[in-house]
Amino acid sequence: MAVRQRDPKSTRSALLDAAADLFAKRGFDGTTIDAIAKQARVNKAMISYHFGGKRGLYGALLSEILTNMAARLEAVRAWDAPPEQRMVAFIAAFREVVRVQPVAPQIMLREVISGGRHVDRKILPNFLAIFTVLQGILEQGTREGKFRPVNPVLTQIGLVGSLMFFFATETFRKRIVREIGVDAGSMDAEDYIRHWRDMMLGGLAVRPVAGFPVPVDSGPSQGDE
Amino acid sequence: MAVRQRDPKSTRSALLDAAADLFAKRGFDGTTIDAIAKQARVNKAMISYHFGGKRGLYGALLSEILTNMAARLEAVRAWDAPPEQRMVAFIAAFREVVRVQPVAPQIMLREVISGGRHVDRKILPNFLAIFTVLQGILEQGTREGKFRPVNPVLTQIGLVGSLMFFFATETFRKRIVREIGVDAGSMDAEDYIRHWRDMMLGGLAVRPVAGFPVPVDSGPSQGDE
DNA sequence: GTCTATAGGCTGATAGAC
DNA sequence: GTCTATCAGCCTATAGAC
Repeated sequence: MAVRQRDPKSTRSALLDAAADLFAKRGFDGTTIDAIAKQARVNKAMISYHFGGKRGLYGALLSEILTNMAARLEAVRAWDAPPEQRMVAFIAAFREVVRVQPVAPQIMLREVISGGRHVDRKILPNFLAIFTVLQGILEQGTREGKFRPVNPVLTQIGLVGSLMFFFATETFRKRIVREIGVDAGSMDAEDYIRHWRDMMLGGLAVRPVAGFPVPVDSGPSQGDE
Repeated sequence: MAVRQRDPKSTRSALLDAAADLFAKRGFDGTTIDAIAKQARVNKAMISYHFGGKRGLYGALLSEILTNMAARLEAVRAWDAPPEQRMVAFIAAFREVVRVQPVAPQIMLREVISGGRHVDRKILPNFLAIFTVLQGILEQGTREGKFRPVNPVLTQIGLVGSLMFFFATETFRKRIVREIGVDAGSMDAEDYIRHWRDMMLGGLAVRPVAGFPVPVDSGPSQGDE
């Protein structure tokens, strides 16, 4: 039993790792400091010592995730390139963040659903960066005549939403495949990224496309209620 | 003080309403039965009496939401129409559910992030219906040559994800507008629906479009890490 | 920096009167 | 069906020894 002692640095990071995993799976309120400490193989009093309590630990984790993502996206913002390529780079950057921190989408989604209750004013701009970068790319594309004129805010919300949703729901999708036994075909992350890259570029293409006359709604008859 | 008494039916529905609101905002673990009872103006012992406890109340709510959504989508599934129109109807049906139950996206998203921990086997198929209906529409479109051949599962995940995200994050988006003061332009639900209808139809249009040579990735230089 | 022991508050549930 | 009173369990946090 050689591996018994810890250096202080690893205590901090062990706690952050365990917290990331558990907060992602069960949310802030569903996670106990006991569970975190146990999973980190650390005494639970260490949470207060190093982070000032459960809330402090969560804040440190959230800040780390948002800072990391904002940094990656900043590179895309600063990149001087055609809008199509910058959009592809945006998607790739998002994917890269998830590769490094697989729990990021769950935690960010939970946070955003809760109205950003734990998001400190100081890191709110980092959160916003996720959206403004893409917005700038869309505006560039429209300005340069490469994209049809679209509402950049609505576009941005949808793309970020679909990306977050995919990565945040992996566990549930696996459960469905397991329990229902539907073969869902490929749900590989790289395929998903490529697929939505193409969908976005197609959806943003300057009209008229080969495609559709904008269809009339109506829909199936269904009694109001 | 005439309005003091209740009939039993209204106690049940008052509890369901309060539970919907609070579970949506704060999640299952973040909501106390005290808070629910107080908001419903009902004695908290009634939760055990009518629903067998907190978990039972949540289950009843979740079941109600999923049943409602599955019913609406079933009409779209059964509708015999061209795939473009059926997809538009799918989106409209989703929007209609949200109009009737604005909390549905938050609750469903939370559930799905948690891996479906509270989703009973009995209602799991209802959950799945949300995805299979769209999948059928996409397959129809590809079969009929109206859509380009796409992976229906990936397409479906992205569309449902972007819809859920939009409606589940309204509170947070409003906070950002308020605190940062960015004028986000129109974030109206009907605009969003129309926008993504067009994006989907464009993204699914049979190639080649006017548009892009599929761009090469690369992206901005950024040190690995 | 780490651990043990314990305080003190809150939570979900229910027994029993009406 | 409804309400009051109550309880046992769990949770976060920390004082104090090492």
